[in-house]
Amino acid sequence: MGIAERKKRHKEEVRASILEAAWQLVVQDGWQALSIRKIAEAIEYSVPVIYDHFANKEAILLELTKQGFQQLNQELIKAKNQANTPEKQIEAMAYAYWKFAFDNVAYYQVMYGLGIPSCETVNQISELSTFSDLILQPVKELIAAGKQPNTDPFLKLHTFWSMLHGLVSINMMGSGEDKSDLNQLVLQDFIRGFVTGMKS
Amino acid sequence: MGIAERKKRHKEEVRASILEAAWQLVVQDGWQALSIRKIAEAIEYSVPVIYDHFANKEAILLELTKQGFQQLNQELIKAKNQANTPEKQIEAMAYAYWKFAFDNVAYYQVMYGLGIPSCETVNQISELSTFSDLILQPVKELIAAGKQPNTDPFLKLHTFWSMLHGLVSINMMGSGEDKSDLNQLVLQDFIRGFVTGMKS
DNA sequence: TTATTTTACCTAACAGTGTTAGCAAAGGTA
DNA sequence: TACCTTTGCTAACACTGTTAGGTAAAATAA
Repeated sequence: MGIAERKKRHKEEVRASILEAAWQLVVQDGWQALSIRKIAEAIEYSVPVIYDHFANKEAILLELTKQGFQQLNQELIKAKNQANTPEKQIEAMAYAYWKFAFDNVAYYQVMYGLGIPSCETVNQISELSTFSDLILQPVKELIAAGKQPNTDPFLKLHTFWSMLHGLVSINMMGSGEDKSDLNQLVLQDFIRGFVTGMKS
Repeated sequence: MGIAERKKRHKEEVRASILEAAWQLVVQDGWQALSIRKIAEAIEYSVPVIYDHFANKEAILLELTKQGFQQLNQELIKAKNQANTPEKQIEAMAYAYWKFAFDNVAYYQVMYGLGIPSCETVNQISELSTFSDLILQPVKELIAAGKQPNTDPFLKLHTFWSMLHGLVSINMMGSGEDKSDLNQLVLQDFIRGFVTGMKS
């Protein structure tokens, strides 16, 4: 029964093409300009076909969010593997996070901003646990080697992520002037403070 | 010619009622549910009247953003006045910022999130300079009294604001479970690190 | 091969959105 | 009273997300 498989394959192709078209539209004109009809036109199908693959528009954006976290995770893993001490790993990952955000502004805005990842949906992103684990590991090592081994690693993970996201999102919106020099300094400042805060 | 003044006064009343209705709708149903027609219905005027007072919907949200920053600034001033050392001022302002964000989630989301304050619009918010000055002053004092008096206060302001916003926005979206205990700790952790990072 | 059922897909519509053109009536001026 | 300006309305345009209902093609069964 190769027919059923062929159909399944075709269905997945259409699904993938929806996501690809959606992503292209987001990159070109921003996520605000994304519409079901534009996607339909791009994939050369009628509008209701899209609803055979996704419950609604939000589900498409949620999928893009997942893809974004997958790619971010890959970048973080790459950065982590290029360093050998936990503090250098954390530093490299912070830079990688920053670089990902500004290399993929559209992704980053879909992943956070825009109010779409509401309270319920954000917990559906399983990629978040991978993301957490990636940072948690060197944090734990650093705590264990430091002078306060009872520090809660989750607290530090939370701090790390929050501050990094704050850094990125503040600088992403205020980019009227180019203060990338200042931003680099802020990032350095943060990393130094974060790492030394766990050692001493 | 009291007639012209009466008209002007009336026009301002209508303008204010638009903002009030818009704000009420945002609080009730979230900013995504805000629509020009709903505002028109609430103020008991027809739709085009709104466009006599605001160029477009974005202008209304921008005005709400300004209001939000005004209110935030007030809270920060209040908190600052209740402390007498620069480090206690910074601490109090951080808590006030946090409290404002979660007491006025709708405001905070309009002010940041949602992609509407885009690169161009955010620079139009004059209230941001007041906000900056409020934090800049104790930061400068702290730097002057510390061991590294050459530290750039703008860098520290940037760090302060970024991290605080990151803390808030991460915790605002992930509020599936109630981890307010953890959040309080993260906030404390951040403030301690920030202040001691400037003294030593 | 023919009849039947399933699936794939489309057209058209509903209810809503931001925005604006054009008109009627009321208010103020001469 | 006649004129003009302002004020506010109705109605429309061009979109949006979403779905009901129908048609033709494809797969299955007789």
